[in-house]
Amino acid sequence: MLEFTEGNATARVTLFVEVVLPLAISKTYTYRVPNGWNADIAVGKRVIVQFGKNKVYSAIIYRVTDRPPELYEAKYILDLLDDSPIVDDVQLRLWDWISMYYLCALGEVMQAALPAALKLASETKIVAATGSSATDRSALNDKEYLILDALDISSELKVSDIVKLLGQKTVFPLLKKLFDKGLILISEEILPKYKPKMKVFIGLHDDYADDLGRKLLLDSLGNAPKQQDAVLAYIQLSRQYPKVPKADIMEASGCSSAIMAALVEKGIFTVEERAVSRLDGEDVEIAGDFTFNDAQSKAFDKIKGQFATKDVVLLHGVTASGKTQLYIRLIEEAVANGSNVLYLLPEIALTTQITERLRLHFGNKLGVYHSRFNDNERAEVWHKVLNNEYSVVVGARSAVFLPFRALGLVVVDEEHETSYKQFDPAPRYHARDTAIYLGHIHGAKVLLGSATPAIESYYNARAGKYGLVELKQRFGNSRLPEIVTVNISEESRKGTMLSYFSGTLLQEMEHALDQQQQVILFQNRRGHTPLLQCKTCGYIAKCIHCDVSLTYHKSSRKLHCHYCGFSEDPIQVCPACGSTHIESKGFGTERVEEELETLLPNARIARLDLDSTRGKHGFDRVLNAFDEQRYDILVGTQMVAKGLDFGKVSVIGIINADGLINYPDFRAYERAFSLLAQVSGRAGRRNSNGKVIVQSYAPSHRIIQQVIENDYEGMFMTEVTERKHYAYPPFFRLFKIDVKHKEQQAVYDAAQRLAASLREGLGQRVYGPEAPLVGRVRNHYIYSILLKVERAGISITKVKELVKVTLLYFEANKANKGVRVQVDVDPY
DNA sequence: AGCACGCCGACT
DNA sequence: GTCGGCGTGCTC
Repeated sequence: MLEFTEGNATARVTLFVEVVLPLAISKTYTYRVPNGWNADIAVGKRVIVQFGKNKVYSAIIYRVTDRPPELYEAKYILDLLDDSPIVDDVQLRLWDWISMYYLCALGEVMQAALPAALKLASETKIVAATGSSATDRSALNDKEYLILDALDISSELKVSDIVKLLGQKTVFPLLKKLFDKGLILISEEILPKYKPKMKVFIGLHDDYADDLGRKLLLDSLGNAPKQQDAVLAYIQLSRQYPKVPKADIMEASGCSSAIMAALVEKGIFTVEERAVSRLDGEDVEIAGDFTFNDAQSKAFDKIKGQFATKDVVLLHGVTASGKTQLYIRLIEEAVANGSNVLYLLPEIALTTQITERLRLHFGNKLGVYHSRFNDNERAEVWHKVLNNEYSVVVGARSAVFLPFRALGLVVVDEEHETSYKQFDPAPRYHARDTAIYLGHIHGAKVLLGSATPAIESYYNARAGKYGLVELKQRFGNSRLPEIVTVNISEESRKGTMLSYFSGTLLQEMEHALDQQQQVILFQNRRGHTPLLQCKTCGYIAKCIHCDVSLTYHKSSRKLHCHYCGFSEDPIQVCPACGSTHIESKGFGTERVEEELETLLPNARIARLDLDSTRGKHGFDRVLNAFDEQRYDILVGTQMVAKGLDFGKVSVIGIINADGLINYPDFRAYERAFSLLAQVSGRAGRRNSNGKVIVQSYAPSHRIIQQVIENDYEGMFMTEVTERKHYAYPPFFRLFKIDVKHKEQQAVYDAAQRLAASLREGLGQRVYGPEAPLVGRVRNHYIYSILLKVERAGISITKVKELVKVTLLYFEANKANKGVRVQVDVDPY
């Protein structure tokens, strides 16, 4: 370790800092510390640095050294923003891990980790140089004149303002010319965005502290009734709060701010401005007790037992078994031991309910953090976590980045939820896996909880990597809705099927509608017809890129590829044999909707799938309309499970469960099953007479029936794994690589070589590549290269190393000139 | 991520 | 002949 204390010999050393810039650059950059700043420099503090020609960023100090860089002259740090570090060593280790594991730049992790308010906004400002006179301007062209004219009116302009002013994009050369001529100054202004919310509190002067003093005071204000009212309001309110907000007094007494000011002037009221929380419900009483039932007590002891030897425990507890109470007890214990606790939830919508419940137990020691909060609020939570003011933090995905001081426990609720994975901007991290690593560096225990564990977690638990605790007994009287299985084959024989609906389902739906109740129908396919086949020669309309069948969409009257987005006009004539006998096979949500319209003409039907929810708030709009009962029936894909609880739903129909259990992708199957559990769990919780109707064909019908009879949650997966009902190797890892290139052939070559290289390291367990076209930007084609790797026995670290090595090889080999590869490795 | 430099085609 | 598009490379 280096010593940088002032006063001894080392104080004279010139320090250099490596910083992380909030950009997608893989390197760190080294800057020079100005003289005399050494004592204030520390890892995790923010500095302002110039990067490139005229850009200024706030960066995080990543490392401190006294070795000057050899190959270049380091620029100076422009400013130091923090008195104490805003991220600690543990976090930087987490950032390192994320950038390694998810193959992204450290700066991208920083972008995701820090709330925007802590990242500072840099805005280039243009001001007129002093002393530039009118005579200087005669030699200028129109544009230059325009800029200076505008600067006369408003003292400073942003670069973006000048872009608007001139109506052209490239203003930098122009500004540079003006700058060189000494007519303008380009200044970089850093504006800290985070401002704590201030509130004015009123106190009473010490002279009036006791009852006598107050009486005298009130008497003395006899000829100022309004002021008297204000003082009375203060006395009243001060019984409730130690400090009384000014606004509350004004509201209670109906006084204006002039009257308040008069009282302050007289020295009766004292004023104090304090930073207050922007978050509500800070002062809630800690209450709400409960006792465990037998099953819960056992599970609780078992979890603690498992934690003795394992860092991660999977709690597999059926719906309504009281998992939350187990979490609360565990959290209480951890807090009692002086630890921080992180409680992760997959969705913001769920935080409110759980927060209410946890607030009863932890009061204002509970923090909430998610992306719907604005910057100020997020920065505030960040600072409070940093100052260790919260014992427990409830949050969505991004909460794993908070600067915990002494993390002792992480609870990942609904750990199977796919929304824990961030997809679009890098870092493409999975919050559950990141939380496990976070727990690891903190030496904290991690509890994963779910009624329907993710396949990989379940596998890890059964393989002994995680502990496994099961909680099968339901809590109290809560029960699941009645589940009715319908054998479609049988009903077909009897002739009671009407279109895709069994007599049983139709009856239940009609009954529900009669009672002003609602219905949800689940169909795991979007579009109208998923397969068009020539009856004469067997030709199937397929995507020209992806080799998957094209789905007919009624709404667009086109055939669509659900894989890459390709679309074309529907075929009327078979391109292979010229026959006009084109057969429609299968059905999607659009078709279900269409059939319903004829079967139940009076019902109001809404559709919830990727197509009906296009647009900004499409999803919420459909769900809200359904919740407000503007529709009777909701037909949808797995999206329907993402909705909130609907009080009026009494019937849930799974139109065809075969599609779920025979699905060739194990994860899709698992997801669909979990959906069944969730949807029915919801119906049961809110509507005790709810019914779930599961339709399926004869062979799978028996399995479905059996599983449901055996308390279906989570069991299905075990059943299938053990019975080898499933024809494919069960575990896969998936690689998705975006490649930009003008020439399509080079992309295939790149994919082939990547696959070949992986195969070299992993044997024949690499399948692919498939390289469907996923989009086009100008003359760039963007492909997604998919490689499936059989999961068993391969460590993800090894796979990633290989991918990295291969990519380096690409970069080094200029035969691939122009191929840009972006990698997203999924840790499944 | 920006931004500059440099190379090509299409215009006053 | 110059303007401006895009490909490429660099930023401490």
